[in-house]
Amino acid sequence: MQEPTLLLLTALADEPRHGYALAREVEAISGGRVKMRTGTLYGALERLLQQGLIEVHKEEVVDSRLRRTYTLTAPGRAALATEAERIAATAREATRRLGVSGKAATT
Amino acid sequence: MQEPTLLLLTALADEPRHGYALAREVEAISGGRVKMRTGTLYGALERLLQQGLIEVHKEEVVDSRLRRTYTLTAPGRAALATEAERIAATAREATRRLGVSGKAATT
DNA sequence: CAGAGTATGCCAGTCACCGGCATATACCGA
DNA sequence: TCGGTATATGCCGGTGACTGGCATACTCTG
Repeated sequence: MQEPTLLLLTALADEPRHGYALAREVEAISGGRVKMRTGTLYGALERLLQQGLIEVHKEEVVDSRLRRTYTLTAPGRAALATEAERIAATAREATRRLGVSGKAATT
Repeated sequence: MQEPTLLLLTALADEPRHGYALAREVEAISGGRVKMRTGTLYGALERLLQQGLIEVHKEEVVDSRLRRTYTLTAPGRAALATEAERIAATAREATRRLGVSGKAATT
């Protein structure tokens, strides 16, 4: 699972959101670094739906346009928790090694 | 930057290593989850060399076979530090949201 | 002598992501 | 009223990292 997908799940973690709102939320979470293209966004949503990590929360018509709201499933929450733990561990190990490797640090 | 590449840099963070040793180290760091294929490994090393994130530490002949040892460059260390910080932040946010979303948690 | 371990490297294929485009409505300023 | 921006969903071609498999070659063990 890559960063955009992870951010997408994260953006869904606190409350259900629809596609466009997710794109803005992902940008906000990442501090403006990750601007999800719609291709990535809807492609990823399709994939996550098929994987059962998210599901359609509700479909409503706003201003005569469809708005499809997504939410995390239980497996989705679990997957996100696992991923978060994993990358946190990786980050810790990287930081630790960077610190340890300062061979001449003592001098 | 994806996980395999990040793990590769992490495996180089404490001391110079050659290709095969890196593959084993990555597997160790990831707790056996990530088994780097040689295609990924040498492809990534090539890429990282071109990006200037790693460099050839030394080339020695052991048992009449070439052993090329790689090490992180200063930009490589910086990039790893930045990446580690970034994914740590992402992990924190995901964990926080998963916790917050327990709507009935307060009771 | 066969097989496993060490070690480097190439190649075809897959799949997530990128960048752009199309479509459609609402709202705001010129 | 016309154009631009924001909202909102969705498709399509291309890129590039990663996968899985293969080739090569030497050493050590059974």
